[in-house]
Amino acid sequence: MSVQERKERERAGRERLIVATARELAEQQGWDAVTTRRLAERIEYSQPVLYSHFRGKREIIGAVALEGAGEMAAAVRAAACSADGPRARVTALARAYLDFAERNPAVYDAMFQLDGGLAFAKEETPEPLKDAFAALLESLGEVAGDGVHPGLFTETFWAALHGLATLTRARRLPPEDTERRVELLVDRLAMV
Amino acid sequence: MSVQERKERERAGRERLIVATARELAEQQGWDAVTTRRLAERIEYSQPVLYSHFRGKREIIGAVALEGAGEMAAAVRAAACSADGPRARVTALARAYLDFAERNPAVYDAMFQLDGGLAFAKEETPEPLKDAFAALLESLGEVAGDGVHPGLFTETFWAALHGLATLTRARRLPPEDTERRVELLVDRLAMV
DNA sequence: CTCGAATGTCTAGCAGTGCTAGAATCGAAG
DNA sequence: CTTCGATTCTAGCACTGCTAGACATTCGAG
Repeated sequence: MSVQERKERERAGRERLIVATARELAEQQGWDAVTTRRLAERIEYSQPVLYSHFRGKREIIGAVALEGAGEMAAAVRAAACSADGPRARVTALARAYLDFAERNPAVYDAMFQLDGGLAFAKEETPEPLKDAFAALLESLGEVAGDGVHPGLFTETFWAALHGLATLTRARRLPPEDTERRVELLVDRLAMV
Repeated sequence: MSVQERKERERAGRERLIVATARELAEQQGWDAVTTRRLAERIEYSQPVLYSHFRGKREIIGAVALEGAGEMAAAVRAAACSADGPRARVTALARAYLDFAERNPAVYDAMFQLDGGLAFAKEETPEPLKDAFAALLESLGEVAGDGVHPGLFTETFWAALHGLATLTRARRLPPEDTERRVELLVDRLAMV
């Protein structure tokens, strides 16, 4: 059955190629530029091939989102790990989060802005998404303060970061003072 | 020159009709359903008429955003006005903001999520947008705390609210605990 | 080695999008 | 009543996501 295995591998490889190409194209020219035709052309197949891997464009966005969630979790954990003490950890986490959003705007959009057909905050939520939230919880839970549920605190802190990330990138907030806003957020929200 | 004046009036009326219809359609079925054809059909004109009023769909979104900004400013001021003391004012403001976002999702999107071709946080920013921020600043500035710039504090608080609003509506956050998240935010961020 | 079947891929097309050139129509002034 | 300019519409472009059905390629049985 080695033949089937080979085909299986090739198929999986092509699927990765689709996701990687979609992500690349989205980062280069925005998600609007990721059309099925352009994507098909870049992977050097015809459009219908995309639909033999994914139900549609939405699912491709979802796949990029999952990939991004894994990376974000890793980035957040790395930042938290490299800092000493709860306070420094939270600051590092916040910076890492915003940095990720700024460096991977298309991936960030796929995760939190666009509809990738994924379930959030539920049981059927895909593992990478749960894990990304868990990565935040690990560092933020310990500074929630007395009588405040760690999960609730994490959600709130996350929402604040998300607001900063999106409003800044949408040019609703001037980018210069980002660092000061982060400091304010950490100062006030985290119970050192 | 009464003829020209009448035409002028009719034109202005039709423009308001376009904006109102676009808003209505967006609230009913989402912005994706607001196509130039559907919009034209609803106002009982052909599509090119839209382009004699607006450069394109983007500008229509922008017009809805401006309309919404005025209403949001009013809602925020009304809430702040009906509360006694800085602390209660901030809580009322936060609730009013999230309430506006929840009740007018399409308008909220037009303001902060979509591209309406408007400038933000600049000199050429349209008056209604400046005023909406000013409405926030009026109540939030007084609880910024010592040594914290009121504008910066307002931006940060606003970003947190925006994060809650968008993540909740995009089903990234479970809607049940919104009230508790708001309390946490006000408790920690506002220097009573 | 040949040949039917199954798998995989592509061509061509649908109904929809935002937007616009040029034809048709309307209304006001002479 | 006619003329002419402003207004509105018809028809069309190039694009979108998506899919049916034709085509090619590869596989396994004889």
